[in-house]
Amino acid sequence: MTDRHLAIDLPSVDLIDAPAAVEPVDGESLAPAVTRAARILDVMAERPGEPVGPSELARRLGLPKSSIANICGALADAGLVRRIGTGFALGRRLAELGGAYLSTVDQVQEFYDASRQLPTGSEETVQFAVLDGLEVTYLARHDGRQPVRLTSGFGRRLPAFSTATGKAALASLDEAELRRRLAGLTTLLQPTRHAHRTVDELLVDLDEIRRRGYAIDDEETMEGVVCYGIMIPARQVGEGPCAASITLLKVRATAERVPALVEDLRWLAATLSDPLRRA
Amino acid sequence: MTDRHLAIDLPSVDLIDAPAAVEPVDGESLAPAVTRAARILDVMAERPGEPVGPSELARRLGLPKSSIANICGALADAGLVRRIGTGFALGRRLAELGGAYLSTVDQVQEFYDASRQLPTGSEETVQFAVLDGLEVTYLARHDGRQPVRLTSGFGRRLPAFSTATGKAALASLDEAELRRRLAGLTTLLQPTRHAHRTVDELLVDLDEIRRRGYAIDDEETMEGVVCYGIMIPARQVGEGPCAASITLLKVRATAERVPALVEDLRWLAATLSDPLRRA
DNA sequence: CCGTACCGTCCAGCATACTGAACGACCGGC
DNA sequence: GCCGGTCGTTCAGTATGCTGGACGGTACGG
Repeated sequence: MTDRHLAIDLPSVDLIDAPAAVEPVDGESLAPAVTRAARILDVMAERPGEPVGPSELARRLGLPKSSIANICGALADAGLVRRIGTGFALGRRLAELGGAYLSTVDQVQEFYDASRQLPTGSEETVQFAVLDGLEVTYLARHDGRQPVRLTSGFGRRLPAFSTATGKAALASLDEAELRRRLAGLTTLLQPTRHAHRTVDELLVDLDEIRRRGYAIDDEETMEGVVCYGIMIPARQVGEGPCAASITLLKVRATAERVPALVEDLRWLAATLSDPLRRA
Repeated sequence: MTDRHLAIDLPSVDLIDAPAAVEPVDGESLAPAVTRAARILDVMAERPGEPVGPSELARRLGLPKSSIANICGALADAGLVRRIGTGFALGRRLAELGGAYLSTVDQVQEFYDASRQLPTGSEETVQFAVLDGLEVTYLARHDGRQPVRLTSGFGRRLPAFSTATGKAALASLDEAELRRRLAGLTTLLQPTRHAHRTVDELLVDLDEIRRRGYAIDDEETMEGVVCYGIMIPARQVGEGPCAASITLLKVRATAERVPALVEDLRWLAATLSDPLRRA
């Protein structure tokens, strides 16, 4: 099975050119233990599975070792974290809570339905994501029948400016909002050599996307993989714009196939936008 | 689309006959704020989407209102919770963390591969779950092509003694462990009238399962829906036994189809047990 | 229109949870 | 086999975060 499937492992975090500061000190006024717990989970999420001990956590977070140990103990009791030997890693309860959250996003449920019935029946991998700042979070994925599979399902964060979903969502922002999010940013970290390197390049691309109606990620996230994305207005209250995308190997993305892919995307966008559609 | 799909909404939590005590007081010695935060998340997970305010949380948890407000503020800053008006609900970061956790469970990744290639190509809905105490948590699901869809994906918890996955996993426990988990339990809450009502009934069923090699949930979880489950030994260190199941409408589960379903299950179990198989 | 009841937020005093250093165990290396 | 380094755990003192009451706003019902 696995030999028939090419597993594509997307590059990991830290793709955004962090503006220097390594987070010196900030909002630790209210319930600091909770804020610290969240930061502990963040560290564990960087390399899930790898257990981390109190000492390493204390070093990376700049916090007292015993405080970390206390918090980890509480997290373990709650199931949010599990003990591996003497260290800690993300726990199963997070999957339960994450699933509970996803069940509240109507568009995710509808996406699963819709992605199995694309009008052209193209059966490529299709994903659903939401924009958050300058990153996109993937909330759902439907694997096609192609012997190519993206590793890891939902929950992954990728930079918005190098993904089809991210660019499609960014292009839907108004000028002021876009400028606000890009403030202080000049150069962009490049996941691959095809990705935009400057904000100006990105802005030109966003203009094209607005004209064209959909976004293209031409090996910007990963060599050999292309992605077509379209914006989907968020229906949930506080959420940013969403997007759907179709992912396929570049060798399969011939010019004659693009119209069908775009048709699928347009249909997905229309379907997931319809406020009358309720599960 | 939705009209072509029958959405099955499984019954919700609280199916286990709680042994009286509503959790009077317990481990709140280490980092109480973290423990409280976890309990807040638990409350929100009961009815995801429905925002809850500090007052209601304080009432249900028996904690001071202002403490709750502080913790919720910290949770919101971390993205684990999102503000809806003046209340709070589960936040997107939980989906990211949950996805990170799931990516650490090798068997989940392999399940997604394997479930698309069942030997008989039966294309029914198949799920993967792990036993935890007397409940099972569903970690992955592959929807078949049938116009029947279970609502909500992974992360759902259901009682072990009324589900095919749960019973298959329970049957793999040794006598002592089983007795320990069932200690103090006599009657079982029945999700449907077909479910076992007493521990003795359950034990008889578990014996049959051990002889037969797979478990049957004959409308015990939901009227009109049957489920076949098989145990899969956990490969991860601290985890309990796992199980896979095939779900289908009772009207489709004719006697002549059962052998094929069982063959699929056996193949799944063999595939996901093989320690050589690595993503 | 007004009263009431409830909610979410704010603030100061006190109890409590956090800190930091010391302990014992473990591992790896000169 | 000895020793330096690192780890996770423990414990008492103190600074810190939690508590409960009061405040202003809102929605509902009279």
